[in-house]
Amino acid sequence: MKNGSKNISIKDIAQFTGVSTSTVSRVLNDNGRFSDETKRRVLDAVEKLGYRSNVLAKSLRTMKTYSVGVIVPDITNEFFSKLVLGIENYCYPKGYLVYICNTSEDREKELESVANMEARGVDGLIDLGGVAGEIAKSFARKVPVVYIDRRPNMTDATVIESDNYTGGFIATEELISKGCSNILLLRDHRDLSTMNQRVNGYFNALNEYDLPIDMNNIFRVSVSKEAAESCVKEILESGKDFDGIFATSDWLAVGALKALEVYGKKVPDEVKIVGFDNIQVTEFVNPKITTVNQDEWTMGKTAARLLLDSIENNEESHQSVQVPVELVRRETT
Amino acid sequence: MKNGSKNISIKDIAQFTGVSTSTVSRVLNDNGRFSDETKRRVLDAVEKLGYRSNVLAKSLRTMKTYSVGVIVPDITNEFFSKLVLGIENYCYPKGYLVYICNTSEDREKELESVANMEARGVDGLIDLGGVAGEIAKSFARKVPVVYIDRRPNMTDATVIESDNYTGGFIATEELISKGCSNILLLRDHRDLSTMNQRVNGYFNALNEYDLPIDMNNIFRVSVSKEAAESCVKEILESGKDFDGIFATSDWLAVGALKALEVYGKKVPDEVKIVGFDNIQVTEFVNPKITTVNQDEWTMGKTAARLLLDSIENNEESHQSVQVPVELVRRETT
DNA sequence: ACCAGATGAGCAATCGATTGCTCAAATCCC
DNA sequence: GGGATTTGAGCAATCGATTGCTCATCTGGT
Repeated sequence: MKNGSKNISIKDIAQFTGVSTSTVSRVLNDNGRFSDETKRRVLDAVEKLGYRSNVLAKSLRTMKTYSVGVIVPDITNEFFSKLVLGIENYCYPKGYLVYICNTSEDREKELESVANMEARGVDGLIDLGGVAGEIAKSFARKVPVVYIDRRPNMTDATVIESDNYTGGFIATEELISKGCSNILLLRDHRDLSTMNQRVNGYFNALNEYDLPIDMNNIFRVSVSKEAAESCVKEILESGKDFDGIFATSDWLAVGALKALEVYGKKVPDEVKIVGFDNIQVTEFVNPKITTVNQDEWTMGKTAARLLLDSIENNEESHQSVQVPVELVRRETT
Repeated sequence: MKNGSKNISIKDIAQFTGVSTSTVSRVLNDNGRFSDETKRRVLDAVEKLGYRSNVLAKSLRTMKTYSVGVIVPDITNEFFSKLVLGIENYCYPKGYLVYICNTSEDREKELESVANMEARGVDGLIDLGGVAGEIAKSFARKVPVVYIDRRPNMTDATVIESDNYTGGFIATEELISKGCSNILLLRDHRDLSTMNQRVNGYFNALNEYDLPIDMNNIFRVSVSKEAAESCVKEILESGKDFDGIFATSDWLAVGALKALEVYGKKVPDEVKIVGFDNIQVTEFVNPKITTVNQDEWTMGKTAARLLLDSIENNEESHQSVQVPVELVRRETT
């Protein structure tokens, strides 16, 4: 607040209009009794003096800040940035502003950020891909929380996630329908709820189509194309037989594709691949990757909607919403 | 604020300790005089009662919120999300939290967001790629503003931008050094400062290497690979002769590449291309695109540093910082 | 003309923390 | 020992808005 000129407060409006601050406040909030004449004069003064309500003062009094905090592991990850967009797009028109904390998957910072935002009086929190959703446990939290993407290990939480199970199912089904009978699965090495759900879909699809389930077909790697590439290279060198790969994340698919290319395996002729996420590069690699699209924008919007509902109705619903996914057929199947 | 249990305030600490709120406040801020004994007892009480300062109240009194607002056209654009990361990474450790408003290039929302954030008492604002930097003009703004990427049309502003001139120069130089003598330039149709600077670099490189400048070699399109693709197709159909393209944005390069592929022009043998931005897909198209890397993270950090300096020293410096760029050689040159 | 109820508006407390000012007690200096 | 200075701590105003309560005036019904 530079610009020496003191801000205009309701006191100024009151003085200018010749009424009390209470009346000004009541007119401004259309709450309480006042004559049309008074109203007009107050609003005139507001206009004339260029009054803008001091949100801080209002918040202090009402204990409501019209702001929500978003904890995001990595804002530069397009998955998360689309979620953030969805959240912001829902919150802004409703008068809520969005705080961002980027935690870089750092548990310390995650918890600290939550404390920080709570101290600032956010009305609610949205946790994207929280490492373990420990937020609720470690803190005597005072505000509603909605989790996106990763289910915290607790029962009573509001969670928005993709329909990962169906995603895993249709991905596998696509491979099967294109003739694959020996399908490898590449997954994150961590035991994330999302991954587990996708893997379940994979199992059930195999089952449904009378294909054997072989735990040796499941490979856990860290999520990076390099890890996937070297993993698939090893598999190729081992002489293991396979004709399809379900990569539970597109980066894994990209790495797998690279390995296959290096070893001269034709995609999709000899090996077919389905990824997950529908990240941008899937459309630019050659061949373009068939994948399962997640509707992050809708997920973000939904999370925000549930959070604001919970804030405004002051109730804890603890729903669990699954946002539909969609198979995007491209050139690897 | 659900959870009926009233929050602990300094008043509670005061009561518990048997001192006044003033003393508590002074101990907490290590500001003023008090005995070691008092200090110990106050801190004990703070610990025991689990007191957390109410940031709202503090802000109301001190007129400082330790928050900054960021206006971003499109958070899902990797260029912007990296800037945001840089900003957050600098602000967080300094105790500042970051508000995000996504404007979708909508001027209305841009101005409204600024007003909104100012009303919430942000200590400063960072405007990313502001459509025209009208913020300063239209509002009697009260807080310092730093612009990133696009120079507002006013002289006294703090601006962080890439060294676009040098970028344009080295991009063109790369093409020339690889034997091109007839270099097309694809640029955004709008008159953005960034584009103009890159074009100037292009001109000067041509000049430096004694190549003619031909205004007919400059093509203005809207920034999308589709627009670039159809533009380059038209050029190819017209029979125009050229052996190099400097695309002032990678998406334009991607589109150009596509058009050349469709028309059977070999890249880099017959035509060489250099893009700008170093977006992710440049590494995944075939051939991989040579481009000019912008260091968004540094730009974001720098912007945040300048903003916080300006906030804390309560001075307006109005610097203009150019962040170095770097040529990334890949397969299109 | 009188009383009940409706209407318009102000007083003052409150949200939680900060800070200028005051004042008593402790310490110091000569 | 007496005046000057330092030290420790509290009072009360303030930041800007909200809101329960009070009160005077007005309206209407009989």
